[in-house]
Amino acid sequence: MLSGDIPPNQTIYIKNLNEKIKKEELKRSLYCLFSQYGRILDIIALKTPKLRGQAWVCFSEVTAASNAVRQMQNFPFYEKPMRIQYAKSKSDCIAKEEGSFVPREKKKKQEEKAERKRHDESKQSAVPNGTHGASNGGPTASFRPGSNAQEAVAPNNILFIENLPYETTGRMLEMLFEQYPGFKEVRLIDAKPGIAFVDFEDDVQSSMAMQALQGFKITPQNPMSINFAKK
DNA sequence: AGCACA
Repeated sequence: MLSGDIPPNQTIYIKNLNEKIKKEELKRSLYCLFSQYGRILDIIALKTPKLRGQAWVCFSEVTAASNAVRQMQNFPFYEKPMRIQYAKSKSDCIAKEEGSFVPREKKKKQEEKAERKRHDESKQSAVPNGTHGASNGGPTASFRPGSNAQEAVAPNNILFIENLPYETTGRMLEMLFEQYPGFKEVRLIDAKPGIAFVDFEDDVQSSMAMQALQGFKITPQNPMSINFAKK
């Protein structure tokens, strides 16, 4: 029960973040780190006394959030292990996508009950958890099965590059990757053209480079596919 | 420790 009994949510709640990191940098780094699990809709981070050291990352799919909670649990990020849970409530950006967003005023916690009662009088009967109710013709989320179905590999300071054109040289890859902090070296595999390993000092830095260069085309036919190397 | 949407 370590992570509590919070039900799955598209948004993850992260705490124990390094409070010295500036908000904008923190968001950028979180984006780099977590976009490997799926499309990120929004990241919320506030530096108020009550909310510093915490952040919310909103994904377009619950499965992405689930993978992130598991894979990145205790990941050392700016020298502090991240503590990750599902968020306790639905993010505004998600509600907006579903068309169920109601701007909050001075509402308290009974908002849901009160609202539900009111709506139920004019609509149909109670939906147990209000999971789906948006029948207002709003844009429906389009599911893309398989687009994120890739096996999630645990973060690693070594990147595994695939789909390189055969003529790729080590020097070419160096020029691409050495611009990112923490770069150490490129290793081409003579016996296996088309793939390479790139070493970084740590997994945060490798994540940054991965995010930045994901899909980079050395030739138009060869968007590079970057993943963490398997241990 | 701390669950928001500047």
